[in-house]
Amino acid sequence: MIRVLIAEDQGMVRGALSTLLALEDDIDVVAQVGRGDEVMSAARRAQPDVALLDIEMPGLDGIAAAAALHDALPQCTILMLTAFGRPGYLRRAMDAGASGFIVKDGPAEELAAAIRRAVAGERVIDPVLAVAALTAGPNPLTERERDVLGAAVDGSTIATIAARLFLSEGTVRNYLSSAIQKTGARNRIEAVRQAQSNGWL
Amino acid sequence: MIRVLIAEDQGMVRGALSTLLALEDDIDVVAQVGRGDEVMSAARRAQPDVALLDIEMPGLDGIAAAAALHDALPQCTILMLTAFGRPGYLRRAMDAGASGFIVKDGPAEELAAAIRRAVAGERVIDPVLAVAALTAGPNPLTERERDVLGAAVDGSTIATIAARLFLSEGTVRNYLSSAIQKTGARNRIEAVRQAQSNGWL
DNA sequence: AAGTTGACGTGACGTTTGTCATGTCCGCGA
DNA sequence: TCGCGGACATGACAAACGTCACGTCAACTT
Repeated sequence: MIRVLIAEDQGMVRGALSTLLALEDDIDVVAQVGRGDEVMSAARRAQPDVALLDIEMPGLDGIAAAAALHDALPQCTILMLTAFGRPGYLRRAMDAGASGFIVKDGPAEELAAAIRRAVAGERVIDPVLAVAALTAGPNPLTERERDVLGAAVDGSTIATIAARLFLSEGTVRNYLSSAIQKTGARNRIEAVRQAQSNGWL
Repeated sequence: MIRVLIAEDQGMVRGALSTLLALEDDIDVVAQVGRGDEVMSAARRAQPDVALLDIEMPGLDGIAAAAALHDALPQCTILMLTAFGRPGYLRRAMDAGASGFIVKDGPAEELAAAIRRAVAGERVIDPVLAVAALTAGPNPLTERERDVLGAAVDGSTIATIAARLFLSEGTVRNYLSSAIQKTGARNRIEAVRQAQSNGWL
């Protein structure tokens, strides 16, 4: 019996996935959570063999939850299941200790199969996503550029960003400018969209 | 037996929802599609009693699909099931002929119940969303303001937008400005985010 | 020891935005 | 027929933005 924990914020999807998995003879859904910051306590209680983690979650994102989980319960296999196959997500998830990365776009039957392959020690990665991650290359943005870009997503003005990050306006302008250059964008808005769709954040 | 059509682009979610519904004794999933523009032909073939439509779909969005469906098969009850409860979506969905509007955040058991209530002739709307739609009020943007804002979502410059819409740059600036005013935003980026999160687009 | 790289900063420059006043044209209800 | 509101336009102006040249400093190579 494979003991599975499901972390997914949309209740209807979470419930549907868990009944789907519960129909499998060799799979037992032992825990369900709807927030990233509930993963750890639930995992400690339920002792799952596999943790199925969504990335977009309130509280704590799935990648951070994966890192914490891998640290505290290394014997627990981690499988990321997410809506968007951002190349950057894949790399960060693997760095966080995930054994697999599958996207919600695929057929439903693939889910149980992926879980079985993951517990068997295999690394299961969507092939389309794998080549995308390789062709896109690593994250070109420095930490500060990510900080500044991340603070610009909500449409804040440079002065606001500078105040929030305790930087001078000139420095913020420079980081924004170099981020725009690196992403090949023509302004901050395009740069933010590029960075988000690649999973650099 | 309630005959149900499911339209949802993420294959894993679609499959999970359909097995979830297939477990109900009185529900029969007679069609599944992953694109908005496949809804019509599938509905004509399967003759469902209820169409469960996601809004975010490739090809044709769920609201447009609902309108077409309501026009061609008026006896088919339409239920919107979507990730984001934008107040504007709700209004447009009801205008398009939907009988219900539920969000994926809710518990999974609610889905079958909503379908039964919808076929019984009831209008089923998430109560939280209903008050949100009422407090938010109707879409304050004029058609042109929506056009211009919609052309600005990808970070295009004013000159680009003007060229795309065959307007002068000054006009585009004016519409953008009034849209910013109406949304209470401080620049176009905030205005776009406001408009999107309200479902005005 | 010299060179490179990245974090951080300044000042200046031209361009793009957002706002405002003002105007024309058209359609529609009183 | 008058007035009103919406679409569309222009010109002007201040603020914000994106770029560039230039600089310091610490860390890490070679």
